[in-house]
Amino acid sequence: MHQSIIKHIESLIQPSAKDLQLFQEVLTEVSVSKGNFLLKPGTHVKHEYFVVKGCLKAYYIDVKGGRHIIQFAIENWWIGDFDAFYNEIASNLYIEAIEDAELLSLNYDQLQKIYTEAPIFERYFRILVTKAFVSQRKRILSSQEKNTQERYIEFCNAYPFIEDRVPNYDIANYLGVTPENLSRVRKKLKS
Amino acid sequence: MHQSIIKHIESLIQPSAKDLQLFQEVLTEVSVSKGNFLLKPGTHVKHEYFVVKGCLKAYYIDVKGGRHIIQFAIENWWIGDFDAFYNEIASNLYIEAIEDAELLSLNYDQLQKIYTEAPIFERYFRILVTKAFVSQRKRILSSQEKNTQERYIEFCNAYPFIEDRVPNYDIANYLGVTPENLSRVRKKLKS
DNA sequence: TATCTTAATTGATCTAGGTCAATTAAATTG
DNA sequence: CAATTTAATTGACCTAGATCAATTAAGATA
Repeated sequence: MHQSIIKHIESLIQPSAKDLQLFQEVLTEVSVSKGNFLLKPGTHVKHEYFVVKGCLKAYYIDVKGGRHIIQFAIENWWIGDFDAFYNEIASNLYIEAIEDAELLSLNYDQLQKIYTEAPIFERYFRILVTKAFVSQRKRILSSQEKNTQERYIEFCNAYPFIEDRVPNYDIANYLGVTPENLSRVRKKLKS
Repeated sequence: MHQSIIKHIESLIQPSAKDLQLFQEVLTEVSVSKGNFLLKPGTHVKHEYFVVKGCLKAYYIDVKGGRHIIQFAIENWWIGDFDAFYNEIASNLYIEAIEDAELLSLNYDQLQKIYTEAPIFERYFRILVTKAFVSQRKRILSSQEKNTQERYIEFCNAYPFIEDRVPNYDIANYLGVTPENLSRVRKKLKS
């Protein structure tokens, strides 16, 4: 049924057929078309989403009105708001489709049920979060030790698949620089 | 025996007496005195450490020779190198005691055994990593949306207990600014 | 395919924070 | 407790990247 997520799960843990069955039963199919939102701040709907097809971005607006992209996601990535999800609080994120997207959604209560009935999924999500944690740390260090040009090159190498599915101003935002500055960097790289 | 870690565990999960017993059996007591190292790059010793007493910092040296503090830790915090730990690779971190410290160490193989015999600890570490993930994200966003002064105030509010146990140049380093700049910010705040 | 809208580029400034160098103040240590 | 080492402060500059303002290019829409 959901071949891509099964493959993803099996790449990290060894679930039994029954485990997989249970997990699949709680997944719901969701579609969002380009420019539309999967999540907006204030909603108490607490889901995590697995991307079957398409491209999305998660961002939030700070008190000064600045927009900050936290994550991009394409096929076989999870996207959501960990903070809101695990602490059962209202989200403060926007999740917007950059391309028409098909997703599988998993809600908090269903996941708790899964943890009880198929505890191996506790491991699956621990591994996922650990990976996310490590890559997020790389992002912090990168912004401390590298200039814009180095960070842009690093981004393109790390996410070549994302780089040409996402507008430049979103990449600039993700890197924490202005679109003008990124444009100059790209020009210099081309010459 | 290790009252502080039991309290910490019980604040996040509900283990049985037997679970706790198993967990305690694999812990080892370690001491490091001020200025000495718990971990240095290249070592394959893969441990995570729980701080019973003292204050430590984890940092690494980048290719350009720059030092970057990743984490401070005081009583009842875990410190270590998640990346090396979970991926069973050599660490690239230094963990140095800022004050004489007493710790409990947990090694990778022992933890795998615990996960099998007392699977509730899978949840304990998932929750720990999730919390670390969320606070790390705050650090990224903070550095994008706030200037040095705002970040320093935020740091002092978030970690008042750490603020006066750690030298200023370490706080500056953690915030990703120069000690000179932090000094000026502190002067302005006093006036 | 012409029109409108949104994104990318380019130029001319401006500024937060960095760098370098000197001075003062705390810690350590013999 | 004097001598030495290490940390914090201050001053005088200097750059990477921000901001503001056009201009050009590329999609979207009708």
